[in-house]
Amino acid sequence: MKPQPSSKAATLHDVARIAGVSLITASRALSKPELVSDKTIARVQEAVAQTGYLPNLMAGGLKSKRSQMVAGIIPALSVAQFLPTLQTLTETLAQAGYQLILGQTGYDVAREEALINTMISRRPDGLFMTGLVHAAAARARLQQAGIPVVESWDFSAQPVDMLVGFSHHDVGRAIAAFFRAKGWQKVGIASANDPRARQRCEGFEATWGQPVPTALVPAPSGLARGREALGTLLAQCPDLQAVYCSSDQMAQGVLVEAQARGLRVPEDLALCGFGNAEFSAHMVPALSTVHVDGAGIGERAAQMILQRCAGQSVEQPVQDIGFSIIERRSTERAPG
Amino acid sequence: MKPQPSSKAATLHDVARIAGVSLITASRALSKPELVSDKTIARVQEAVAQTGYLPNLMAGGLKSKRSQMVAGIIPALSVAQFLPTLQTLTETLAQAGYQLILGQTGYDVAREEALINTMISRRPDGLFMTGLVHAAAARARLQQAGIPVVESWDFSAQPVDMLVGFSHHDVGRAIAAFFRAKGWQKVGIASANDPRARQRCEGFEATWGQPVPTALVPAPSGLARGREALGTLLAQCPDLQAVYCSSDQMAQGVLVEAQARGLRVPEDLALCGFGNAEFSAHMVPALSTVHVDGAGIGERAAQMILQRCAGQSVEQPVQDIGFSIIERRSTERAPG
DNA sequence: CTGTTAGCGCATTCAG
DNA sequence: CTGAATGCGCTAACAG
Repeated sequence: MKPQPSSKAATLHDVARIAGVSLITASRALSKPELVSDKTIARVQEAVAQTGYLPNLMAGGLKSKRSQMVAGIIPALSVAQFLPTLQTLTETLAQAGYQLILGQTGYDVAREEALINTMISRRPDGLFMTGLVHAAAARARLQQAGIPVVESWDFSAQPVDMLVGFSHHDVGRAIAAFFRAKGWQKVGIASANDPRARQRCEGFEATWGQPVPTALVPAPSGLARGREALGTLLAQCPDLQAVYCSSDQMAQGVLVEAQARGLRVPEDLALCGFGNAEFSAHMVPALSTVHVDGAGIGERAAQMILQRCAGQSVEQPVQDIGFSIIERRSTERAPG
Repeated sequence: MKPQPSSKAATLHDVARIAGVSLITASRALSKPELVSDKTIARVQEAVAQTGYLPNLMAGGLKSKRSQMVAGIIPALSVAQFLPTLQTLTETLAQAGYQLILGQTGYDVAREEALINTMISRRPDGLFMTGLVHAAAARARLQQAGIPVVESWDFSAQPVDMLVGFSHHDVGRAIAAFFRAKGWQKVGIASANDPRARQRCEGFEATWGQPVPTALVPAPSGLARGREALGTLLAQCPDLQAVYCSSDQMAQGVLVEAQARGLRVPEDLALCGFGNAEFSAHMVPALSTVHVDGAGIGERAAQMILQRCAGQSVEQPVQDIGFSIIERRSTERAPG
């Protein structure tokens, strides 16, 4: 009934003393109960309840070399694209008793490198990256640190360690092929200016075979940037028939701007986004887009890291998770 | 030129040996250089570069009782509302050398409590909560842990420690007063079913003075839920004049559904959201909404935690950051 | 099943 | 300005 004996946090030492057992027995009763008799476990748990003991994971980790933390590095929290991945990653790791430490690079390679060093200083049991590790020094550090690393949302022939992603270049090519199959001649690109979005642009142009009018806007791209971008594109090419947008949020903006200018979608202008956001299927017209299983990336990455932490090897350390074009109303008939 | 002498990570011990100084001198050269001669610092840094040494923050933290980590607890990463707060919090803390450990409650009080215990086990130097701490046991634990705690995005007369937020009840009242001043009679609510959104509903009804048709949808609310909710509301009240939505994302859905049904906004139906999302000002019509300085919450929370960590006291440990209704086109004239 | 011994890597006393 | 000793809280080895 009375509160904790002192103002300081109880240690395992206190628990052991109150339970009348040795330190290590108390430790085992809590973390490896199968090695301890039920009676002892009960007494230890009684002492834990009495003292309000919570283990100090820093101390445990120092000795056991397992921090039960995973570092997660993203460009910025405001990039909606990665949220399902991060949410699933965090949840799956949490179920296994691991927490995520978050770091944001702001798409800056120098910050990415500094962040990786900071993270390694915490001795995480694994590291998750959205995108690839860009700095060579950071790659070397990670390899030397010997922890499981998952790069994601991109593809590389030489990953640092493991990878779950797909080729953005291929996405661009697929969209261009899709546009071409529709018979459209005058097409444009409204894209954020981040490395992966640029790869999609390059893929698009590679398949398209000639330069494509492109409006590049700063990342992260949103509705406002989409409106702006359509303005830019129409100034370059007034008889535009179709636009590929580097995010569904941006496509929403292009749609709004089109409607504001009296252009009908898809009759006058067709639209394809990227990301298959929650809202895309419910827009009017419903938005054609590229689906990527973001939650799946988070889930697989978590599993890969957890397997490695459990000492198992991962069968497929490099997974191409693919993508698919989802055709909806916004590209339903060839305009013009 | 040759790589690290062994496959194991270098320790400060190695650095000290190579630099030809004692352990503690190497430690000071890195963390308190003002106490060490420049010559010694240079030699230590040389050794650091040579070994690729990265400090082990777990070990340092164990001794110094400072983990340089802050725990951040949110309902779910997918709640867009909190992203600016989290982004600013993470950045501001990172500038001061602190990292955020993330935990998601899923709006579940039991998970919240378990999560707080897990977090305390990591001995964070501070804890940030979106919302209030609900479980009494968790409040007690946090108070006993003695770390700075900031609750946010809500208001309470008895915060655990510090708080940056505002009254959701007052938001609801303000919107109801705003709607009343417009002269509208038939109004409805499209709201997510989370605790804070419900408080806004209650505030709205309290000021409105009579029951208000309400469509509650599961949190987090998005565009699809908004469409669904407007359907529900129109079924109850076909001559609806105005709708308050618990998020701008949901308001987007209500707008889409209204347009799909041939209702003009605001001529036939006025709309007010909550959150002042990045896109709201750029919709057509521009969306009236409630602005809350989410980034400001993150910034202030970080400052409060950092001040406490620096041993200073915080002048205003409880800050009402307020809110403001932003009138845009979607509520511009009284319909009907 | 339980206990003893010995550190994990570093920073905080105290001394010079 | 530099150093030697001590221990943060816990767990991996080994013993019994």
